[in-house]
Amino acid sequence: MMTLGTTLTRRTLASLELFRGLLPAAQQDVVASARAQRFIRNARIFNQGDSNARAHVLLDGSVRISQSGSDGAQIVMRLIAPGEMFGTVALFTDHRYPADAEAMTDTFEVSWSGADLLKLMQRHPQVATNALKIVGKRLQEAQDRMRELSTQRVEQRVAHAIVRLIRQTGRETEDGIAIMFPLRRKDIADICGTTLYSASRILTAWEKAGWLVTRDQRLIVRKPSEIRRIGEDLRGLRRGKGIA
Amino acid sequence: MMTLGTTLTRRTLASLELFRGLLPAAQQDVVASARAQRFIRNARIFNQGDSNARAHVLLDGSVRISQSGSDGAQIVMRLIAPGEMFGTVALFTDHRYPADAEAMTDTFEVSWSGADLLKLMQRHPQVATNALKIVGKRLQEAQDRMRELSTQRVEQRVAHAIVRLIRQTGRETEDGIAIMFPLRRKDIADICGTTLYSASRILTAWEKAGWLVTRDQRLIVRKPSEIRRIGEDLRGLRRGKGIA
DNA sequence: AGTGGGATTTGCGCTAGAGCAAACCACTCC
DNA sequence: GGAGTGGTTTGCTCTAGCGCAAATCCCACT
Repeated sequence: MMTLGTTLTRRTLASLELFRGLLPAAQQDVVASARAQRFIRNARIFNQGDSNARAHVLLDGSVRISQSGSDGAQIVMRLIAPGEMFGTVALFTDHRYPADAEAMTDTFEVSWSGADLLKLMQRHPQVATNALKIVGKRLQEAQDRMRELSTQRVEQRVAHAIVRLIRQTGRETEDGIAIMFPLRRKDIADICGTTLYSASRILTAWEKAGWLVTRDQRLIVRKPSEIRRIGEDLRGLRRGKGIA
Repeated sequence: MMTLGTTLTRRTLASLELFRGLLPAAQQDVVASARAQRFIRNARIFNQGDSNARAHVLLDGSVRISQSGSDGAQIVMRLIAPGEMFGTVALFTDHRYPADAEAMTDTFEVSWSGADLLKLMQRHPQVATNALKIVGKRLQEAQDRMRELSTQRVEQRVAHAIVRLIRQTGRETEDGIAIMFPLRRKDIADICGTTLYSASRILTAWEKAGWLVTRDQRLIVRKPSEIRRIGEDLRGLRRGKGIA
């Protein structure tokens, strides 16, 4: 536990999606009940099945939310960028986290207990509607991914995943749009429901085509338009090549 | 438009997941801003992309929520049973429905405008937390299905879909648990992200094994335990048959 | 420079399951 | 009865992509 005064000011608070549009008094209220924590790279923030779920907001770093089945098969539900909330779904059901959260880099987060967040929402309805907006958006995204998983082929799914990551954290640099998460091939695979091998094959093909590069575990997209095209098109680079 | 007095009493209202736990005054408030509507079988309640989304609650019948891509590939996001809310996700984003809603049988529903629901939530925070609970549960379910889609094979997914439908609307009868939605093979296929052909093959195999029957488009499960086993097991009836 | 461990690439064989075509079945409407 | 319609079953072919194994690369550490 550390003092929040210096790190979570009311000003930074207002920039978090969950607490947007709050009056100063409410902001004070929110800060008062928060708890801050640091995690180093690769540390678990919480585990699938843990009870007493809290509401988390990431202030710095990046977090991977993943589920893994009994057979070891893993799937990445979502990557969390600074400012986003995570782990909140459980608060309204059985208070057990439905997934693992792991720090992909050194991270800094704040969290609220379920009871505190509930009280906050009762006192400040704006927090509740913010939360609804966020969860609703995530549900839509999940549904989009479900549709992709059941109708599209691997290549298109990888393309869509990249487009989505760009939208989430894309940053313009001199040689392309950089995705700020450190991504291993396995991460990509687990995001779009395929294997390490397929993901590797596809990404190296795209690297050879000059559409992107991986530098220091970051993906840098040089030809976003090509990637986007693959996502929409029926056939991609590896096969066909001509629309026929 | 019809009068609600006779159909949507404050009493039935309290049984709807969205309006659980409200005080009488609040209930009055809710009923006042509702609009009721009937739809016949196969009619569209709303279409993907329609704006001015409303919040819907189904009172009677069953509704299929589905998305279809430009290529015609369709996927069923969810089937709605009486008492459940639907179409609400859009209310907190761009007010456009992200999916189609179609009446699978003759239906009767009530709905609220986005603005009205927002006002209700401001006045009665309970409505907002109810909504969060519901959307949260749906998100969890969507995530489960995503994991299934990316890690499990078709047979297991079909089994899980049936288990889920039983949980949602299963009704004990003398010769098994009946699922109350009228389900064509295509529906099953679109629910678990496979083709009509595969779904048909699997279901007839199970029928031949005596695990279930289809009568009048309703699925009646006679051996739920077997179905559940398939969902967990690695190999099913059609292949192997021995655990080896 | 040497060594060990994680990540990545790539060749290859194999199968789950998509997808087409054709038959079949149950109903309804002339 | 016959034709039409919508759903279902089933045989057959073909391929996307899984999954193993082996090679390679890239570090960090000694």
